[in-house]
Amino acid sequence: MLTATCETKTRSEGTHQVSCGACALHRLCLPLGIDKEDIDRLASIVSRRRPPLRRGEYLFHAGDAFRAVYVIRAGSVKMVNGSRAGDERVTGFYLPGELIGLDAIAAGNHPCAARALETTAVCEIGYAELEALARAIPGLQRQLLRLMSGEIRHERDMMVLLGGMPAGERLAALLLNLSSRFEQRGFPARELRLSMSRHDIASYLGLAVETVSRLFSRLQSEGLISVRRRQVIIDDGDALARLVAAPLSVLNENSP
Amino acid sequence: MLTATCETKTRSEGTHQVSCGACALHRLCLPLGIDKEDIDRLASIVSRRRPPLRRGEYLFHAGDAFRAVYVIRAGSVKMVNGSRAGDERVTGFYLPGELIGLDAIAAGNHPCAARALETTAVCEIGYAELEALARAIPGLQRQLLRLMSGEIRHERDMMVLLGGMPAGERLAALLLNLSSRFEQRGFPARELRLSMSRHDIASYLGLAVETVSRLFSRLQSEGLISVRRRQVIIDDGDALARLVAAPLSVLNENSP
DNA sequence: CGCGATTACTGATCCAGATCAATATTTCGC
DNA sequence: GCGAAATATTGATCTGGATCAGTAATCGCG
Repeated sequence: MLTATCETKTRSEGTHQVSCGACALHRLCLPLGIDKEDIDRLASIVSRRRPPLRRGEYLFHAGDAFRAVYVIRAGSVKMVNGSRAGDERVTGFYLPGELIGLDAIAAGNHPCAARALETTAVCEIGYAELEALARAIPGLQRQLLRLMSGEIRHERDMMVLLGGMPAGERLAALLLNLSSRFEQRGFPARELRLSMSRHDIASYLGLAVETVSRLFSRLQSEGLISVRRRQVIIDDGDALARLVAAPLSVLNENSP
Repeated sequence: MLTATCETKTRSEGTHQVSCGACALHRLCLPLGIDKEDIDRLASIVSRRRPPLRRGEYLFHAGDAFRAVYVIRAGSVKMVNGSRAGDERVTGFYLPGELIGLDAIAAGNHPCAARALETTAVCEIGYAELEALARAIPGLQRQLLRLMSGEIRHERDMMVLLGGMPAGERLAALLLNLSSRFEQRGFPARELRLSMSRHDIASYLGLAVETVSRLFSRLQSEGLISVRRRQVIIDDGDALARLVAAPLSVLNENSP
């Protein structure tokens, strides 16, 4: 599942470096908005991590010193917050082309662990080198800032979702979000093969596993989706979207 | 309340520009880690917005085109998500020295409005100029990335708080967070003068106003804090902190 | 300084979703 | 291919916090 698409054949001169320009994901990733020759400079600081992670393996642990950021090349990972087990909380799911580790810049260590949801390959980019190169390549700096800004915006949307929306809308929002991200990556938008368990989804949405199960059943019985285990087909995306655009009743301005 | 601290006397050559180097907030703000002469270059792209905002006024509205970022110089603002009234949700409170607007880079417009909680002065920094200068001044680029990374980390912590922690811990976490930020700014750590209403707090924490009121009362009756309207005194910070460090009972690993 | 409008507190009820419990279904190790 | 563990679904209760309702303190403005 989610086995992508970015196994480029082109390699630059025999090292384990890849040409980012030839990568199928370059439109989603750091190279966006950078011209040919500069992409090669970027590629020179990117290294494929040799063995792909297997399901359940950690890319890094919470608390690990921050050295590099990673781009998912194939597969998917979850970010897990909560130093000691038990209070483990999933804070995000990441798909091919997405950059992780940026939240570690400020403190110098990773606040969350990254754990593979399936067989997953990543590109590793030393942060010191990336920062230096961003200074030299304006387009890279811009794209880096854009990606971080997008991450802030996304986290904020999640805050609003978790802080105020009922359970059904949370799940609908997740499904729509995954759907559009799948589509960007060339996967069918309405046929999702989820790589995460109900448990992960529940943790991410701040719900109990049972509630998530019930919601899948309810959305199915209402004809919005068809569910078979981790295979989800979106039958009525508009209805899902209407669910999310929560029509709150009264409009009461609260002064300053 | 919160009338800060950064009314510098030094002005550079008669314009409305300020010397960031002389600003009391420079240790919290963009100039951190930049040397003297470069700080002047930064100051040259910073403009004080002439009239301070009065309580309730907007610095920018949701949807406004993104042109500049802002640093709170004195006072405080709330970020408000939710295009049309009624579903208004507070997503953050910002104090002197804090930078807002970075969430607008990706989309090119502001996802949230910024509204003054009291009389508030800001510095305005054109983003195009900031981006260009960040390329020229490595320390500025680094600090900008650090600030954004910190914002991501903070939003993520809020996600975890809103997604899983009970009401009491949410309020405790907010009080402790405000306390430490007040302290960084030279205000007493255990005597908070809140500039936001109960309504704002409730919205931010994803709770009902009544619940917030009750929690203030409860925490007071338990001897952790003393409350008189918006004046909060932290009597037992350790106990508050113990509340937040939610001791979840069982530790059940969930595989991948 | 007095009266209406916010803003804050408190009590009574109700409900969405957690928790407890039991049963399928799938996956994986051997 | 079989049995055990992990994962998913469904049902029955229980509860934290929302909602409804009413009062009190404070603010703002004539």
